[in-house]
Parts: sequence; structure tokens; C-alpha cells
Amino acid sequence: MSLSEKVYNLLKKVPKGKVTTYKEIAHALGTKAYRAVGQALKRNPDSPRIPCHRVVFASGKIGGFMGKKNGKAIKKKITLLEKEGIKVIKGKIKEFEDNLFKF
DNA sequence: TATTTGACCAAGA
DNA sequence: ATCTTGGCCAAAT
Repeated sequence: MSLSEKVYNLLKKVPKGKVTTYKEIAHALGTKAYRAVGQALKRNPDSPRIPCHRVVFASGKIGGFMGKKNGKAIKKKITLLEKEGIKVIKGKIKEFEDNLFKF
């Protein structure tokens, strides 16, 4: 089973209203390849099932999937996240540690 | 098989 | 606070 597969499975376990980091995911999987995790999500083989918008940087910032200019699609998701209780401001998680889901 | 790439991260300037 | 640098590991080419 490739690492990316594990990533997807693990990500499915993340409850709503919580976010996680690439690093935590990798750590939970027993690997140190945070980057590979990001790549897996970028490829996103199973887009509808994988809540990639719930995965953020270890610093609490949102992943590059929103880019820097037009964060349209992602911004929608961000708004949705805020509905779930996660506050996001300018692409950064507010109260990050608070709603961070640890495995 | 080897090289490149990346939705990372931590530390330094 | 922002930008750069180097290191990290897996997957794609």
C-alpha cells in the first residue's frame, strides 16, 4: 500500500469541524514524508471523498491549493469550514491549535 | 535506474 | 513580519 493510499484512509477519519496538518498525518502514519502527503492530495485521486481543505500547514496556514491570487473554489470551502466552527482569516486558521485534530 | 518536483517545515537573515 | 535556504521523502517522468 503506497503512502498516498494511507493518507486518504487516514484523512477520511478526520471528523468535521477539525483540521489537520501534513506533518501530523505523516507522523500518524509513521513516516516523515510530509511532502509526499501534500503531493498525494494535490493529485487527489479521490477528490469528493477527501476533505483536502481540512489539511493545512503546520504553521496553521492553508495549503497552496488556494494559490495566492484567486482562492475562489477554496474560499468557498473555507467558508464552509467556518460554518463547521473553524475560523479562517486570510487563508490562515484562527484558533488553529484549538480545532486541530490529533490522531 | 536516475532525475525532477512538490498543496512541507524549520531555522536564519 | 516576510523572504530565502537547505533538508526531507515519496511519487511522477
